[in-house]
Formats: sequence, structure tokens, C-alpha cells
Amino acid sequence: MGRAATPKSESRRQQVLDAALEVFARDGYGNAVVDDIARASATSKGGVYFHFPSKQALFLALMDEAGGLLLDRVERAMADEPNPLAKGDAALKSALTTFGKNRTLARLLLVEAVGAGREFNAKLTDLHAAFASLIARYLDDAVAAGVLPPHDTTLAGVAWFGAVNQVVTRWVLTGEPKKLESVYPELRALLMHGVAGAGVHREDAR
Amino acid sequence: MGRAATPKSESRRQQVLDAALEVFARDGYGNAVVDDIARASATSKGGVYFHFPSKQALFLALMDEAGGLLLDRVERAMADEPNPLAKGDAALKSALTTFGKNRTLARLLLVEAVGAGREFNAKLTDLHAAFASLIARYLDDAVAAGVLPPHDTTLAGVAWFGAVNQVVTRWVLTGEPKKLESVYPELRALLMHGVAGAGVHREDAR
Amino acid sequence: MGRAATPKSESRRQQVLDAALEVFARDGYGNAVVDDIARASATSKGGVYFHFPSKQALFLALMDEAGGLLLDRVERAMADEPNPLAKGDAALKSALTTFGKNRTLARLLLVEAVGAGREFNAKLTDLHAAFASLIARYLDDAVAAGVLPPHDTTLAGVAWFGAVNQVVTRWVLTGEPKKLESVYPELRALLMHGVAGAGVHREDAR
Amino acid sequence: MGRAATPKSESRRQQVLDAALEVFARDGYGNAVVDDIARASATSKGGVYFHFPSKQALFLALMDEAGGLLLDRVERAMADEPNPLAKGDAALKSALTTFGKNRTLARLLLVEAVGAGREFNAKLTDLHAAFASLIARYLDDAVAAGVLPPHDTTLAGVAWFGAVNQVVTRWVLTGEPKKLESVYPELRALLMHGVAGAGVHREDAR
DNA sequence: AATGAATGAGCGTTCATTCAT
DNA sequence: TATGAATGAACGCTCATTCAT
Repeated sequence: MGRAATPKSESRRQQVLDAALEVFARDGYGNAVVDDIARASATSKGGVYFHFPSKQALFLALMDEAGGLLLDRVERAMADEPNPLAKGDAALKSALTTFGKNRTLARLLLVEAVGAGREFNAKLTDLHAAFASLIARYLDDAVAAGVLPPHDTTLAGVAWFGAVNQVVTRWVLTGEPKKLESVYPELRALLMHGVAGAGVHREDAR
Repeated sequence: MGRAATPKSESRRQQVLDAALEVFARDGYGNAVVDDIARASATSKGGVYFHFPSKQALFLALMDEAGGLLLDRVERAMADEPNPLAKGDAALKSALTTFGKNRTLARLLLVEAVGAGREFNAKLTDLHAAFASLIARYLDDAVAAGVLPPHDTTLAGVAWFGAVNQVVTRWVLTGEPKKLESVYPELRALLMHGVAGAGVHREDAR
Repeated sequence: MGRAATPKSESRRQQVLDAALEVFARDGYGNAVVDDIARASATSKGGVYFHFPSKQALFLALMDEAGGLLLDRVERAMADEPNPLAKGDAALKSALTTFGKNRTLARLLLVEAVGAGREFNAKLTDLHAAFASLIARYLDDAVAAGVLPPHDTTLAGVAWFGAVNQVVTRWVLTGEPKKLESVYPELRALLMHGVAGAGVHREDAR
Repeated sequence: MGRAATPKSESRRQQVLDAALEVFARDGYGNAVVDDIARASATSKGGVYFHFPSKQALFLALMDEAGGLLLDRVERAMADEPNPLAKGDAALKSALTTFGKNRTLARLLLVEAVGAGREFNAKLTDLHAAFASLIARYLDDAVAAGVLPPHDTTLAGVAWFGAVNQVVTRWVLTGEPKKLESVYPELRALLMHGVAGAGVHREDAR
């Protein structure tokens, strides 16, 4: 479903993108070297520059792709669920699963993209906002449906996003927990009921 | 209250540190130029290198100082409060206030230190862990005191830290909300009771 | 006589090598500046570094080239002569002639390469050893052929090499004698018969 | 016998000189760092500069001292012998012995001083000339005394010096032979009678 | 005499980007 | 489209030298 682009040029571009993901995630934006990306994509430096006007543009494109892919997965997962609460669960679970299967992606988005430079702040902010507002919209729906009490959903969106973010970042940087998805039940409970109500509503264990 | 021990060289070192904070926060680690730091500290490049062996070491020292200062503030604020719940409130409030008064510090710690390079991951991880475990310890105490139900306090520490982190990061990057401290009540409620119980327990406004 | 294999890049590399010889011999290794070499080879600094990984590697390559060239000349001259004694004469004469025509080369090999740094000692030692053992081999042959009495040919090789070395070095540093090759007859007599037998065997004058 | 100078200042100066010998011989002129010399002489950088106006002057002074010391030893050894031939033997023996006991000195004079830079060529030339002409003078005397046939004593002085030089240099760079002095008999024979007459006049073995 | 903090010119090296082929 | 040699601005770091104390 939908890989209709030019068989050669498009795949070349994708090769570069894939290689760039690898290299940027490995070395960070600043330390990554265009030559490395060229080598890793079995092209030449000129080849890279044919498909992308600059190192910066390449990184930006990568953020777009990676962020879009993740957003897509989460939205698709939510779309598959009927009721509000289930949607939230699905979103959280799919985010953890996607990252859990792709540490490189996680590192790029949550670590390397952050301090990469002023030039990337706008895109980073957009990404953060996209996720936060996805969550906020879901919370709004849930409030509208009467399954959640009214509250500042914008702030909650940001905070939730940050909470998940940090759990994943810790996993990226320290390798803990071994299986990222394993935090799902506890994290879900925490997001829903905070620490105060944590005990009551927990329906599962590790 | 006693800072008589730093006649000249120590103050020089501090000058450099201060200038470095400014420059690193403004330009990011990678784009920051040692010459700029020298100029900003009214020294020469050689002066900077007399006090710090390398740009990297300078940044590391800065992370230490900034992280320590923040941790100190928060811990001091907690120490001033008697009961567990109040300690938590004080911690949250002092973190928001400290960052709110010092956007430069916030940018350094939450943005620029992140993608700065593999060399800094260890220190960054340590910082994250220090905060997360400070929170976890507090939660443990609260659980022991019976004011909070038992739960995975480690995970909660990480998630809380992430939530606050993200709210501050958003403020650093977008300027919203105008007054960082204004999120305190809502954020507190969210951390305590999650989104499900959010409506009920709110006891205050802006 | 066949140098068709070096279309562009190879000639560039050679340009750099030539310029480096000039600059290193003029300024010495330590004082030579890569920018100067770049300028002298009508390239850019990056161009130099494209062909050689470092200043050090460039100097090493130069030692190889210069040493190889000299050794080649001497060996070729020896090969052209039939009997042992004539070979020796030819070797001495060709060494003096080659250096005499190329003071730059002489300076590089005999002066600048010497105190250039520990990194170059190995290569220098190799060069010295190559010459000394070339001489020693020749002496061995002459002994085997019965035209010279048996003696410690290794030491003689070293000593001979040093004697010639010093005569050339003196010429490099002081300009004396005007024509380096003019020392040939006296030097030859000296190497053959020492100072004691000097008077008898001398068949020529200055 | 003669250490009459100012007890403190003069010894300080000597300390610096000694340390400099060590450091220059270890690192070479270019790589040697004034701070190291200061540390090695248990002084401060300022202390070094109090006694010597510049790094260059320090090295020059060292060459003077080292060269003078060596020349002194050799001359003294010659003065102790009555007849010409014995003087020559004594000179060679004392040179080998002095270097053999002091590899640092040998390295400074024969290796590090050579490529150290144009600034040192004059002094180096002087040193070489001093030795060469010492030898030449001795040869002249021997010729005058009728124990050696007339020949180009200047050239012989240079060549002899170079031969000894090279033997010592090889020992400095490669460690061979184990005992430098052991080459004395063979080297003496070589210098006196060359390779042609070598067999006859040898009166000893290794 | 001695100290050591400070200076700043200088240099090796890197690497994004360009462009002739 | 692709290649890779070439460019040159930029930067981290070193270290001889100075000088206030």
C-alpha cells in the first residue's frame, strides 16, 4: 500500500535516509560526518548532496520521517479502538512498543534531536506539540464522553508526553528497563490516577 | 555567610563558568566557540584553558554546578517542610521557581546538555537519576507514612521528573506559559491524582 | 620512458610532495607550516590533507621518497660497474654527485630529518641502516673477491657512511667546499687507506 | 677543583641547565615544553626565564656547555699523552667513553641539536668545526712530526669526525653496540689505515 | 629572585559544501 | 545522477613569553 515512487531515485533517497538515521543516532548531529552517511548508504558524498541540499536539511527530513512514522503508528492504533479509554491505552502501548522495537529511532528523536542546535528547535517543538496535542485531543474526547472529569487537558498532554518521554529516554541511555513495554501497566495507572490513586485502580502486575 | 576563601583565581574560574553558561545556553555545546567564552568572561582563550583543560571539561563542570545548584535548592526546600505531602509540594514549587527565574540554567540542563554528545550521557544520566531518585525517596517516605498507597516509586520518580521536565522544556522552547510557576496547581493535581481523579481534588486556582 | 599512469590525482600528490620537500628543507619540520606547503603546491590546505593524512605522514612519505631516490641512484651506479673496487668508487661518486646537484634533498635527509622528533627516528634509522648495509655488502664482496682484507665490514659501513654524511652536511650548512664533488679523490683515498696510508696511494689532487 | 661561583644563584642556573638537558634530550627541542623544564628543575616558569632570556637561549647555552664539556674532556685526554699517535688514540677513546657514559649528552648533541632549526645551525656548525679542526690540528702535528704522511688534514678532520659521529648516533638511536667503547680498536684501525690496510695493522679483537 | 596566572599568536586538523567530469 | 577531488572557513588547543605580586 503506497510505495509508488520512482523505483530507483526514491529508493536511493530512502537509502540515504536510512543510513543517516543510523549515523546520526550513533554519533549525534554535530559529530556525524556526511562522508560516513555517504559510505553507509553506499553512495558518494555527492550522491547525498544530490538528494538533500544540506546536512541540516537531511536531519530535518529525518526528524519529519521519524516523527511522522511514530505519530502514524500511534494514530492508527487509536483508530482501531472504539471507546476513549481504550484509545488512550492503545496509544500508550503502541508508543512504547514502537520505541521498544527501534532504539535508534528513539535515540534520534528523544536524545540527538534535542541539543542539536537552534536550527532544529522549531521542528522539535512542532513534534512535541503534535504529540502533546494528540493526547490533549484524546483527553478532550474522553471528557466530552464523560469518562474523564474536566481538567487542563493541554497541560496534561504535555505532562503525559513528558512522562512517557522520560521513561523512554532513560531506557535509551541506560538500558533500563530491559523490556521497555513492561512498564506499560504501571505507567498507565500512574497517568490515569497519579500516585495518590495508584493503589486502587491497578489491575495488573509486572 | 562565608565566601571569603576565593580571592582571585577562584573568582576568575567562576567568571569563566558564568560566561560559559551564557554562551553554551545561547549557542549549544557544538556551536559554542571557546573564544566567545573567553571574551564573555573578559579573559583570553589561554585564560579559559588555564582553568579548564578542555571545552568538554568546562561543559561537564557546568553541568555539575548547575545540576548541583538545582538539586540543592530543591532539597533545601523539602527540608524546610515537616510532613511528606508538603515536602513534595515544596519540591515541585521550588523546581518550577528556580527554573522560572533562570531560563538559561533550564536551557542548559534540559536542552543543550541532551544531544551534546556521547561524552555527556553519563553525567546527564546521573543528573536524571539524582532527581528521579530524590522523588522516589520522597514517595517512599510518603508511602511509609501512610499518606500514599504503595506503588512502583522508581517508575513514578522517573515519570514525574519527565512530566516536570517537559513542562519546563516547553517553556524554554516556546515561552509558554508566560509564568512557568503558574502551572503549579494543575501540575500538582495531575501528578497526585492523574487525569482520572483530576477534577475532584483540585483545591486552588491561579 | 613511461610515466603514463598518473593522470591527475597522482600528479597532484607529487606536486604536494615536491612543495613539501622545498618547505621542509627551508624551514625544518617543526617550523614548516602546512599552509605554506599548500600554497607552494598551488593547492589548498584541504588538498594537502586529502592526499596525506597528516603533516607527519607527509614528512615520512618524503623521507621515503628522498631516501629511496638516493639509494636507487647509488645502486644503479654500482650496478653499472663490473669489479668491486670500481663499484665502490661509483657509489661514492654518485652519492656526492646526487647530493651536490640537490642541496635541498641533502638538507632534508641529513639535517632536517634528524632532530625532527622521536616519530621519525625509526625511519631515519632504517635509512641509515640501508646505506650502511649497502656499503657493508659491497665491502663483503670486495673481501670475498680478495681485493680487500677481511675486517668488520658492518662497522666500516657505518663509519664510511658517517664520513660521507658529515662531509655533505658540512657542505649543506657552510657551503664548503664550493663543489661538493671535488672532495671525491681525497675522500676516496681516506676511506680506502685511512690517514696513515694516505700519502702513498693518492693519484690525484684537488 | 673549581666550583667557585655564587652558591645559590649559580647552582640554580645549573639546575635549570641540567633539567633542560634531560628534557631537550627526551623530547627534542621543538616538543620540549618550558613548563617541563621548570618542573624538572624544581623551579617555576618564571624562574627559568630569570636565568635565561628565552627557550632558544637556553638550548644554545646547553649546546655550549655540552659541547664545551666534551671538547674539554677530549683535549685534556690528549694533553696527558706525549706523542702524536697516542694523543689521537686518547682522543678517540675519551670521546667514545664520554658519550658512552652519557647517552643523554650524545642525544642532545648528535640528534636533537641537528634539525632543531635554522637558529641553531651556526652553533652546530661551530661545534662541528671545533671538533674537526681539533682533529685536523692533531693530524697536522703528526704530519709535522713525521709519523703521518702529508694529506688534506681538514677533510680528514671532517671525515673522521663524521665517522665517529655516526657510530655514536647509531648507538643512540638503536642501542647498538651494547657497549659503545667496544668499537674503539676496530674504529681506530679504520681511521688510521682505511679498509684497504685494515687487516695488517689490527692489534686486537672484539 | 621567584611565582604562576594571564596573554594571544599560531597551527594542525576537520568537514560541509562545491563542481568538473 | 553520481563521483570524489578540491576548497577554505572555522575551531580547539598549545605554549613561549610577560608581568603584577
